[in-house]
Parts: sequence; structure tokens; C-alpha cells
Amino acid sequence: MQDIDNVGKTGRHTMAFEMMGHHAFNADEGTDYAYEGEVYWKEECVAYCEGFFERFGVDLEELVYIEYPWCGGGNAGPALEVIYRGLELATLVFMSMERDPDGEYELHDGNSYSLMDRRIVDTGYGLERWTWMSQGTPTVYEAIYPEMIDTLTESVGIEHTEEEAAIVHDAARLSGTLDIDDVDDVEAARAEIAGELGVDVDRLRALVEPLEDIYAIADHSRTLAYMLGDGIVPSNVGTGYLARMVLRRLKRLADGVGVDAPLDELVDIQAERLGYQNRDTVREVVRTEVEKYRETLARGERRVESLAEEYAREGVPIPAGELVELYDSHGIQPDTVEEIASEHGVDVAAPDDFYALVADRHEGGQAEETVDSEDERRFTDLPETDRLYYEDQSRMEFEAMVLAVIEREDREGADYDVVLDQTMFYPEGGGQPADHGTLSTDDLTVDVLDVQQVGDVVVHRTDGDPGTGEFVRGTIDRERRMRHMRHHTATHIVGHAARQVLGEHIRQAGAQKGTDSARLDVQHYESVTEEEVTAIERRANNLVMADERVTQEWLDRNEAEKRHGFDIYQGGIPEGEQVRLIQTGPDTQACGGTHVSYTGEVGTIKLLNTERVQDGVVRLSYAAGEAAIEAVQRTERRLAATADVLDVSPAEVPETAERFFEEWKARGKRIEQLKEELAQARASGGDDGEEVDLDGTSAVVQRLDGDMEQLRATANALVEEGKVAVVGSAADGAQFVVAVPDGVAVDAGDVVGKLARRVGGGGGGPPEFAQGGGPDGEALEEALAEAPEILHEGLGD
RNA sequence: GGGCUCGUAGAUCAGCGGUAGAUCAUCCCCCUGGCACGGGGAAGGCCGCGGGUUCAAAUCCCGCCGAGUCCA
Repeated sequence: MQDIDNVGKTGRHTMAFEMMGHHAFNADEGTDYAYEGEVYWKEECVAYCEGFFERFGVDLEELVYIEYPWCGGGNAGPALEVIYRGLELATLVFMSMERDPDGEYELHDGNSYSLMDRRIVDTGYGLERWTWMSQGTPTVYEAIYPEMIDTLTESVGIEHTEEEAAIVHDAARLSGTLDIDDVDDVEAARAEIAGELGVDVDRLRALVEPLEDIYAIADHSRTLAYMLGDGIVPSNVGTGYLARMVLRRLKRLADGVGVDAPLDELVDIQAERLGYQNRDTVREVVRTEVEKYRETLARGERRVESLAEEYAREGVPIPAGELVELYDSHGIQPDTVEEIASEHGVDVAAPDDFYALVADRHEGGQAEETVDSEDERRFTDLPETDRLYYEDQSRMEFEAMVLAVIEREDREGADYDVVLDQTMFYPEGGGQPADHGTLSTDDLTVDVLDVQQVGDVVVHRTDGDPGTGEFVRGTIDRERRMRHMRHHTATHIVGHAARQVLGEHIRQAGAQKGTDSARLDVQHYESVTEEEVTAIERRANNLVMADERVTQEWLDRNEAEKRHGFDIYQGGIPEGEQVRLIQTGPDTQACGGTHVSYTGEVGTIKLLNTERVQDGVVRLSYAAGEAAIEAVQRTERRLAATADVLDVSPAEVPETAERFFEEWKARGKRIEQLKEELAQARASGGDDGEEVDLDGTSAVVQRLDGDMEQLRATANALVEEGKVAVVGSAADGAQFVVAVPDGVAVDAGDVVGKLARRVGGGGGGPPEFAQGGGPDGEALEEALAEAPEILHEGLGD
């Protein structure tokens, strides 16, 4: 991905590539590996490699080998880069060492390694480059998707004379050997090529640049086809984010050179070429994303425009800080800002280290992870616990021997870790909570409060010590376990139903099965509609009613993948050579959880809620079996309670609620009006208000016990009459409003402040209108009595 | 997984502790033979939801919900 800027320019960089390779496993004699002896090693490998090249008609004299020490993934060894005419065509890695803290060889990655008794040859070839080399086209792009390039050049309307075509061809050939790291290098390289061809640099640029963009467009399209075809959903996190970035870059490039075909068509050309079956979904995803991008841009444009106008008024350039903010929070590229700003005649202070400034905003906040390996060590000496819950998932009782009991002081309630030789208790894992239950000897019974898996050992956390060496009878809390099993099987069913309704791209992004409900996060590119929820619920329950068998089967990993594909790993990729496959009717998944035997046992599935947990991920919450019944009953009770309050039947609740809400709003408005009228009546009637003369202006000090709104209205009405208003209320503590007409030299904020202090509060506001108050309602009269004096003081200043 | 931004009238947004606003759209009136424009007016707001701070919260703080964006 770091070469993304090179795509299209050098003629050889592609964003996605297909890696070919072959391996040989050599094992020293006397080891007990399946393979023993040497298959082939360095010399033979190079010989095979050259034979391979020869078949392509390569002049072996032009092959260059560069040997270097390689390390990665915990292994190391010598490696050869095979280069033909400046192009790296293959890498041959010879792994002979493994990471070992006590190893005698220290390599350049800072780790120590020691020799292994296996030696592995691992070769790799980029398919695209071989295709290119064998085709002899000017660039790799014309070799791997020629019709796409043709479509694009035609769409953009590029036509070359023979002479021009020759220049482009030669330039492409030369640039293929370049490794360009930044923009300066591109220009330097271009000058070099122009010199070599005897062509003016500007002319070369004019000829080549549109083509470079076309190559990039074709390649970005292909990358997107790979990503979306493989089921990646654009999002603001993870690989989904990469997909979004590629798409937006593609959109900018396509608009830049004026490709008239819509993006989903470009991606579809590549998706078809790559043989994807889910092309309709891919197109839909692209269209949705393009629309989102368009909205983001429109939003950004408005934002930049108002910003540009603001800085235009001040006559200063837009500062770098604003640029960083625009990019980081709103996704607006600096060049977009410059473009819009220049239309408003504003400069932009674009810093050279722009992306460094962005990075600065992201530093820190790195969450550190504390690994508690102490637990692990405590149990490593114990033998693997035999897991009975896989043998018969419906059995809830078993007998076992206590192998070890470790007292814990750091946990409240669960004071002992008990390890048995075998157990029926399911430890927390795969999104399924731990079983609860009891362990009993003849003398005592202890509660199992939690069960965890530590390495190969199942640890039961209990509130008592059953005694090491004792035989115990274990009893699982049946109700709890059954709920988990129903929810677990329901999860497979809902996932399958969601796939049928929403599309083949649906992948599990996480799941949690609880006692009262369960949830499944799936990757999806838009919110799930109500209709889709209904459809998923119906399909899920159809599968429940079909009462299909739920079977488990242990299969060799390779065999399982061959038979069912990689989609079995919805819940993550398990360890070990054997995988446990759970077949739920038409759905097959690798899963370590406990399940019911027939889908009918799930009882019923009720979808409770859907939410967008993040962009590109939708969370489905649901309940199964008795939990589903309980959930429905809860909802019904709420509806019944609501209907009861409204005094109507449940069926009438929606329209009644709407009517009430409308009426409530209308009444609020009417009250507002009446208050206004009341205030005016009071002000003009002058009831119980004390009128004070203030150097020719009259001021009214009045008490009326109402809310703030009434005070304001009354004060405003008095000001209309040209009077200074001081209005007080003791309805809720003590509150004041002071309003002053234009041209009267009284500071309302000041007056309110002084009044409010007398009731133990504060207040303030602009000079012509202020409000305030305090908790001491008793002191209101006293404060109002002092108002005339305060007003005079104010005038005196 | 982490950071940042935004939720205010039907739409786009301003206000960022002290009386909820602008523009467009809507409706009415005026201008004109009619339309575009122009002029005048009206209607339209749980200021996303819930807590907290404060005399006072659209505004500050916390939580939730929703939208967006950048980085790994």
C-alpha cells in the first residue's frame, strides 16, 4: 500500500497482486516428521527457477541474483531476489532458522535465532509481472487487463499519432525500471526519460500523464473488485477503511481525466474478468459508496465556502490549523480547500509537513495491554481436561476427579480454582458465557460461579474447596445452559437468514450469546430496513419450524475447507488440525459452542433490535426460546401500561399518542399567547406595581408570582411603554427581570446583580435586558423594596 | 481499536451561559394583462435523548442515541 502513489506512474506497480509459489520441506534424518530427507535446497532451487525462466524465453545472461538475509514470522534464513532487466520477478527464501531467545545467531531484526531440524524452501512470484514479461507490452497494465485500458482510453478520448504512440511506448518502457518514491522523483525521472528520448519534457508530460491516470484507474478498479468481491464492506475502520480510501481515490482519478462511465461499471468490468459471482452486490456497494462520498464532498464544500468567506472578510489566508481540522474531522483534502478558497480570493497557508501535523493529532492514546500470564503458568503442568460437553451436549450431570485446587485471594466470591480430569462445564468462549452449577462430594456441595479455559485446562471457579483427589459429581445449571444453547444455535440460524435476505457478502463481525438475549454483528454497507428485519425473522423461524437436525462433526482442517470453503470460519479461525463443524440445516460453520439437537428446540426467534454499531457493521439483537417469550411479554406489558395511561385499547395507542402530542403542542402555544396577553394587561393596568420617577423616566417595580417567561413578557410590555421595568417573582425561589428602554442610562445587568445578591443568588445579562435570581424567596419583598434606591444609584454613576 | 467534528424551523446553517435567529422552500397579500423578479406579512422549534453544574443551559460537564471523518 505504501506504493500507492506509484500506481500508474512507473508502469509496473499494481495495488493488488496474485502471488504464486511453491514449497519444499526438507527434514534432517532421524527426526519424526512425515517427510524425511532432502527434497531440494538452494542449488537445485535456483536450477529449477532458471528452467522455469527459460521456458518463457528469458536470456539467462540477463538474470541477476541478489542474496540477502531474510527473517519474518519467527523464521529466518538466506534469500535470493531474482531480477530480470531491473524487474524483480521472484523471491526464493530458504528458511533454516527459528526464533530462539537463547539462539546463537543474532539477525538484523534484533532477534536471536537457532538452526531448525527442518529446512523449508518458500518461493514467490507475482503473477502479474510474469504475464507482463511474457507479453512484452510497454506496461504491466496492458498485459493484465488490456480491454479495460482500451475501454478507458476510448472513454476519455485519447488518440495518438504514430509518432506520439512511439514516444509513449518508449517512455513507458523506461519508466518501468524506476522506483519512484515521491513527487520530486517523478519530475526528475520524467526529465531523464525525456532527455534519453530527445523529447521536450512538457510534451512528454502532456502525452503521458493522462495515460498514467488511466492505468491507475484500471488498477484501482481491479483492487476494488478484489476487495468487494471477497466480501469486504467499506467502512470507517479496518480493511473496510482501505476499501473506502481506494474507492475515493478512484473516484477522484476518474473525475480528473473525465471518464464518463460510472464507477460501478469500471469495477464490474474487473470483477467480471476476475470471475466473481456476486457482481450485483459489488455494484450496489460501489453505488452506495459513491453517493456517500458525493454527500461528504457537498458538505465539505459548504463548510469550506463559509470558512473562505470568513477569512476573505478578514483578508488573511486560511491557517494551517483549519486545514488539518478540515481534513481530519471532515475528510476534505487540502487541494480541495485551495481550489474553493481561490474562487473567493483567499490564500491558503498550506504547510509542507501537512500530514505530519495530522499525525500529531493522533499520537498518544495508545492503549497498553496487560497480559496476565501468571494464570497460564499456574496450570501448565496439569493434564488437558477431557471435555465431555462435546460428547453429549444435552447431558447435565457427570462425575470427575479433582486434580488440583488453588485458593485465590484476589477474587471476591469465587475463591477457588478447581481443575478436574474431565468436565461437562462449558468454559466462556466463542461468545458463549460460562456454565454455572455445582460440584458435590458426599459431604459438601460447592457452587461453580465461573468457568474459564486456560491453555488446555478448564478451570472451575468455585466458592468452596471440594478437596484435591476427591471424586465429585458435577451438575450443570440446566436452565442457564439451555438458554445459551438455544441462543447459540439461533445465532447460526439468524446469520444464515441474514445472508439470504441481505446478500452473500454477509459475514459475522462478532457475536455474543447471553442468557436473556444474543447479538450478532454482521458486515453490511447500509442500515437494515424494517422490511429486511421482518424478512430475516420470518426466514429464521421457518428454519426453526422445519426442525432440522443440528449435527456436529470433527473434520481435518484441509478436508473441511475443501468441502465447505472458508466461509465456515464466521466465528474466527480456530486452532488445531481438527475443526468441529456444526451443521444447522443448510448452514455449516466451524464452532466450539454447545448446540441443541434440532432447530425446533430453539423454540422461536424474536429479533429485538438492529443498530449500526459502526459504519459498515450492523448489529442484530434477538432472543430465542423462553427468552424470546419473555422479551415479547416485556414489550406487551409496556404497551399495556401505555394504553392504560391513555385509557384506550392497545390497538389505539399510536393514533391516540399522536393526537395527544399534537394537542399538547397546540396547548403550549395557546398558553404562550395567553401569557403574553396577560403580561400586557398587567403592565398597562399597572396593578400593584410601584411607579418610581427616575430623572424624568418612570420605572415600575412590580411583583407577580409567575415563571421566567411571564416576567420577561411583562418587562417587555413595560419597556414598550417607555418605562424601566423591575419585575420579581417568588414562584420558584426568587427571580428578577430588569428591562431598560433605549436611551435610558441604567445598566440592567448591574441592577439585577445587586437585587439577586439579596436573595442569595446571582444574575446578569446585557445592559438593556437582564435576569437573575436566588434561592431565598422570603427575601424577595425586601429586595424589591430596595429596588428604587438601587436604580437611583445606577443613575448616579 | 483510538482520536476528532457535528445533531437548532421542511432544507442549509448562524447563535455557544442571560428575550431562539437568517437564507431558501411553504402559505397569504401587494406589484404585472400573465410569468420571472421585486415588496409586505404569516405559519413553521421537546435546540437528538437522559442526567449534572448554575439564580439562569440550545450554549458548560457526564452518559446514551444518531450522522460524519481521520489514523492504526
